[in-house]
Amino acid sequence: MPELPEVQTVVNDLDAAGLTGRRVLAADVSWPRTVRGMTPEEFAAAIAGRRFEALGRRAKWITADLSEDYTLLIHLRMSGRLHFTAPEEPRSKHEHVALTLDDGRELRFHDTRKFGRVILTREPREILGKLGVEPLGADFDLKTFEALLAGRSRMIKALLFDQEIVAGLGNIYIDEALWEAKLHPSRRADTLTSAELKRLYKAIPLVLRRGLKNLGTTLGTGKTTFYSVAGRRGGNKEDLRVFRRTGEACPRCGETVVRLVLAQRSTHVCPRCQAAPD
DNA sequence: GCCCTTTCCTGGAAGC
DNA sequence: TGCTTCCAGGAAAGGG
Repeated sequence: MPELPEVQTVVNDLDAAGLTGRRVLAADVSWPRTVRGMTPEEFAAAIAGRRFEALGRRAKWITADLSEDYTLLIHLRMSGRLHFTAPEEPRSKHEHVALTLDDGRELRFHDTRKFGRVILTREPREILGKLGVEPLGADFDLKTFEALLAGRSRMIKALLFDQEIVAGLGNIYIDEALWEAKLHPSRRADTLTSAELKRLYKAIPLVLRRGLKNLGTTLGTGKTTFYSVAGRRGGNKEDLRVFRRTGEACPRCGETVVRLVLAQRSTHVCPRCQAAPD
């Protein structure tokens, strides 16, 4: 499941592969819902001739500034992947968008579960403008973080999922950050003490930077796990403390890690380090 | 306004 | 072993 570290890894890899500066000659869309907001024909007509000018990331969106004020926004959601191929390479049934580039390669969007989105727009702020603070950005300070959570009665795990509050977190890094901060995920945000908020504020960038350094988290070997460009696996799985470690010993205290379901998501906690609320 | 549920999809695990 | 059922997951839409 690509979250902030995985998406940033893909952006870095696309850049290293020389996507910036390339021009799109043609596009083919085989699953229309992927290019939300346009028909496949409109998408192909609008992107043809556009040049990739800059690559970036906002929350879990890959952002590509194109020529003539277009922006290409790519969200990998659960299972999206990007890779370069030769045009004659047969198209897999999960490759829903193919961009023919002016250097003889194709950039293909592969998405087993079809939740991903490839959006071409001249108004990226309609999508990116409502996103919350970047947890690795300069704007993420303790006062901002406290203000974002102040007066919220929802459980902290559900709030951290909300992309309009802190942008880029998902199930893996939320569980890891809450473990680092020794907070139970079902704690209501407005019950956190200032010391607890400070621990969480420090834990979020810590686990994201660790994930980024390891080039993301790849779980298992299936068609739905994370792979970066050129099929490279991320190495962060070995560095996870509790996520998908049900039944194993907590690396801090030795208690057995348990799995529960909160906010409709599997959740992993150390019952000793992360005391449940009453 | 806030919060919870449902929907979108398919592969793969679990159950029989 | 082989078939069927169910679950995972992010975000947006819908409902209370």
